[in-house]
Amino acid sequence: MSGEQVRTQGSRAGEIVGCAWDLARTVGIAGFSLRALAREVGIRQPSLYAHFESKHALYDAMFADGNRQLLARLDALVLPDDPRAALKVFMREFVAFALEDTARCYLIFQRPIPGFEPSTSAYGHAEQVMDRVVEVLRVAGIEDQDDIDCFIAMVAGLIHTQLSNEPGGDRWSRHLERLTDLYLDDIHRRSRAS
Amino acid sequence: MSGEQVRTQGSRAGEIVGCAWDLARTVGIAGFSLRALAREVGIRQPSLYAHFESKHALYDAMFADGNRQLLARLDALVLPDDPRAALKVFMREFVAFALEDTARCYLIFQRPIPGFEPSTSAYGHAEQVMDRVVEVLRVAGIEDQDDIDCFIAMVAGLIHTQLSNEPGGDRWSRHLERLTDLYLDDIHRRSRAS
DNA sequence: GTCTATACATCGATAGAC
DNA sequence: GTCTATCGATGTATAGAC
Repeated sequence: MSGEQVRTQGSRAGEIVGCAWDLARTVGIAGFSLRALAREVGIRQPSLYAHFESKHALYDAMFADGNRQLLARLDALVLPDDPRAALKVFMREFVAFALEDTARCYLIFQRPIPGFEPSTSAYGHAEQVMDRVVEVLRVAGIEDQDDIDCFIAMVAGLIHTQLSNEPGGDRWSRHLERLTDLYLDDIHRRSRAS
Repeated sequence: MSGEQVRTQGSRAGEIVGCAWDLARTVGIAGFSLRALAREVGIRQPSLYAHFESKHALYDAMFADGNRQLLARLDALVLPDDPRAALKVFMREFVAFALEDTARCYLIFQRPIPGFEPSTSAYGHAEQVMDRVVEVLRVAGIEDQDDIDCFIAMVAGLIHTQLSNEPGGDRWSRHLERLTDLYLDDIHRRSRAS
C-alpha cells in the first residue's frame, strides 16, 4: 500500500501537487509560478525545493498523478458484458475525465510545457492507461492498428474541439456514442466482407 | 488591392510578423520574447512598439495573418466536380496546412496564449475560413449541424493526434480520405433510410 | 523542512532624445 | 521610426541559519 511512488496521498509533496492542480485550473498549466504555488500551500517559495528539485520535477509528479487519477477512475468502472456497451461506458468516463479539467488534460495528453518530457517512471503510468484503452477496444473488435489509431483520433477530436470551442459544454462530446457505433459498424461490415 | 488590413506584405509590420512566425516555429508560439523578435528583425526591442502597441496586438496580427494564409491556400485550389472528391482535396489541403507549422496551428485553432482573444477584425478572417469549410461540406451532403460538428471534430482529431504524437509524420493524418468516406457513406445511408 | 535573504536572468513596457 | 536607458515585476534557483 505504501510504495515509493505513492507520494500523492498524505505527504507534503502530495499536498503540493494538489495545490498545483488547483492553481493550474485557474491560470493554466504553464501559467502558475512557484511563488504563487508556495503561497497556496502556505509556505515560502524556496521551501518547495525541499520536495521537488525543479519545476520540471513538479510537472513530472503532476503528470504521474494525473495518469494515476485517470487509471483509478477507469479501473473503478463496472463494465457491461456486451463489448460495445462496455466500450461506450469506458470511453464516456475517459472523455468525462478529460473534459472536467482543461489544464490536467493538456498536461497529460498534450505536453504543452516547453522542454518538459515525462520521466520513464511517470511515463509508465501513461502506458498503463493506454493498455486499458487498447484492451477494451480489442474486446469490442477494434484490433487492427489503423482502426485503433482512427478511433483514438476520433475521441481526441471530440475532446479537443469541445475544450477549445466550448469548455463546459457538450456540443461535440455528446456525439461519442453515435460515432462509436459508426466506427464499430464499419469494422464489422468490413470483417464480414472479407 | 491595398486595403487597411493588408499590412502583411511589404510593410515593416508585415516583416515583423514574418519574423515572429520564424521564431515561433523554433521556440513555440508562447515561447518567444520581444527581445528575441527584435533581434531577428534587426532592430531594438522598444522599436517594436512603433508597430504594435503590445505583444497581444502582435499575436492578433499573427492570428489574422495565419488565417489569411489559410484562406489563400484554400481559395487557390481547383476542386474536382465530384463533391466527394472535392471535399477530400479541400480537407487534404486544410490538414496539410495545419501540419506544416505546429505553432501556427496552435495559435489559429487553439488559442494557447493566456489572456489573448482575437479582435473582431482578426476573427473575421477565421470566420471566412469556416465559411469555406461549411460550403464544401454542404455541397458534399453534410448539412445537418450535428454532422458538420462530427466531421470537423474528426479532422481536428487527426491533426491534433498527429501533431502531439508524431509531428512530421502521417500515421494519423493519412486516414483522412478513408474517414471522409466513412462519414459520407453514413450520412447517405441515413438519408436513404428516412 | 522551513525560514530569510538574495542572486541572476528575463520579461513586457515606458520615457524621452534624435 | 529608431535609438539608449531604465523601470518594475516576475521567474527559477541557491546559500546558509535555525
